This record gives sequence, structure tokens and C-alpha cells, in this order.
Amino acid sequence: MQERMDQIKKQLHTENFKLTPQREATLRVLLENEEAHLSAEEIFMLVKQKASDIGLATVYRTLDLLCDLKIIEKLNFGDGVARYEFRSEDHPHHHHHLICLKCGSLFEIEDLLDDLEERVERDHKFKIVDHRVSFLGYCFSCLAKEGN
Amino acid sequence: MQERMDQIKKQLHTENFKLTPQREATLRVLLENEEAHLSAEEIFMLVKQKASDIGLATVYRTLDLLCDLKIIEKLNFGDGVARYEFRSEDHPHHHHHLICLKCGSLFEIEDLLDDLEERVERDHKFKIVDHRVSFLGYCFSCLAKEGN
DNA sequence: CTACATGCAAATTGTTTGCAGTGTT
DNA sequence: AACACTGCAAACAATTTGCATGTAG
Repeated sequence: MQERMDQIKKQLHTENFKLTPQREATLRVLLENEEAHLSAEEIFMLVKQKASDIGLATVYRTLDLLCDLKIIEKLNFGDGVARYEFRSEDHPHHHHHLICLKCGSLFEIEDLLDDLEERVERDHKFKIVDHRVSFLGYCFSCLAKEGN
Repeated sequence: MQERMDQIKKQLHTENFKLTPQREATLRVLLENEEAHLSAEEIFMLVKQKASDIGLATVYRTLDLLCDLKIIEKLNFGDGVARYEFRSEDHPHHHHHLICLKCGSLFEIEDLLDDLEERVERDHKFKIVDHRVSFLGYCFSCLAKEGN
């Protein structure tokens, strides 16, 4: 985790961005909650809890910057807030989300679309560079509760 | 097209909703642009162009109503506006979108996920009721232009 | 030092809501 | 007459921006 942090610091440096305490704190929160799909507001509050003072606008600006640098990715689950996800190398960016319509929990599953993409590219003469996939439904524990 | 219109009118009636000129005009715009994935604002302007007076809030309320009635579907392409799509019977609601990152054009392709969904349900104990899929990339004509 | 970054508050954007007035049944 | 429906404007929530000040390099 620290190595990842250092690597990003170096990347910021190389591209002539300053490494401010706010940026570092934001990155740290992101790294410590890699699985959480935090929103800007949530990141903002987590950074503030760590005593680090920061403004919401700065969080947004930092997240934009990290998106530009391809360090994180902006996600949209249709709930009205943008969420952000780390692009770690073991986790390149192709995986899918299962969203429970009952309890709102979110699961990640492996990518299943590779061969499908090939077919789409061939059939529709369309060069695919990314995809966004969410499955909506009911998770195991909600099914168990409801018997539904 | 008129038959579809009449059918919807009847449905509204059956469910005790009034068929106001505003609702009719909104529906007509939706029907006349079935392929367009219009936003609320776009629908609003198209209705006004047809001389029919309407308020933006009414458009939103009508779209909400039509969503509740499963006549249309609210879509999210991550561009910050909700878009709406007709649910015609030949077009039930499971299909995917190809979004060109260059020119922004949008293509629809057939559903390809049925067997994949079965696998996900089995492997993850998750009851899928819907999915949202978009492929991002470059369309044929942009590829041709750029040579990219 | 000096350009880039920040904080704050005001501005924007998309959407929702309250309410008084209107129109269908 | 009752009640759903409308328009308008105000309210909202998420995000962006302008600007005076602060600070990393």
C-alpha cells in the first residue's frame, strides 16, 4: 500500500503537479477504502475526520486530477452521486458490479465480457475501449430474509 | 404508431390517469423520436416547438408517470442527464448501447447477456432482475476518418 | 518567489416540490 | 363540485467556478 502511494507521488511529480497535504490525505483515504466506492462527499468527510482540513471543492478538484491521470475512475451507479474507484494493477478496470435493489449493497465480480466484446466489435464494426456493466437484482441475504 | 398511441391512452385511462394535452404532446414527441434517447430538457423544447405550451416540471412529472407505468425507461449514460427510451414490445428493454467517444453517436445492439446472467446468478447467489450495459469506443465512421 | 493550489462562497445544472389556480369528469 | 393536473417559482442536491490568500517547489 505504501509502495502504491509512493508510486503515485512520483507520478504526480513527473507530471508537474504539487504534492499537497490535501492531495495526500485524499489519496490515503482512497487507498484505505479501496473496496468502498466512495462518493466525493464521503471522501470529504473521511479526510476531515483524519484531522486534515480540506474543502469540498478541493476534493472534487483532486478527484478530477486523479481521473485525468488514470489513477482512479469515476463511476456512475445511477444513484445521483459519482463514485470513485481505484485503478490498481491487479484490478485493471474491467470488472462488473452487482447492485442489490433492496439493501443497496454492491458486489464486484470478475469480467465476463471479453469474448462478447470481440463478437460485438466484429458484428458492429465498433472498436470497444471500455464497457460499463451493472447487474441489478437482489443479493443473497435479502433473498434469504424476504423468502422472495 | 397511432395504434401504439391509442393503446397507451387506454392504459392511462384504465389506471385512472387523465389524458391531458401536455401528456399527449409529450407522448407524441417520444413516439416520433423513438430512437433518439431524449433528455427531459430536449423533450420539453420539442413539445414547446409544436406550439403546445408546457412547463418543464410537467415534463418531468409526465416522464415519471410513464416510467411508473413501464411505458418508458429512464436511462443513464453518465453524461449528467437522464434520458428516456420507449419500451415498445419489439424492444422489450434488454438491449445494449454502443457509445462513440469521438462523435457521441449511440447505437443499439441486441441483448447478449442472457446466458451470462444465468452464470452470474449461479456463481454469486444473486437474483438478477435487470442489467445496464454500455460499450464505449469508436464507431465505424470515426475510425474511418481518423484511421486510428 | 511565483505559479499552482486551496478555501470559501457564489454560481450552475439537473431535478423536485409547494402551492395557488385550472380544467375534466 | 371534487380532484387530478398544471405552471411557476422556490427549493434542492451535486458539482463547478471566481477570486483572494496560502504554500510547495
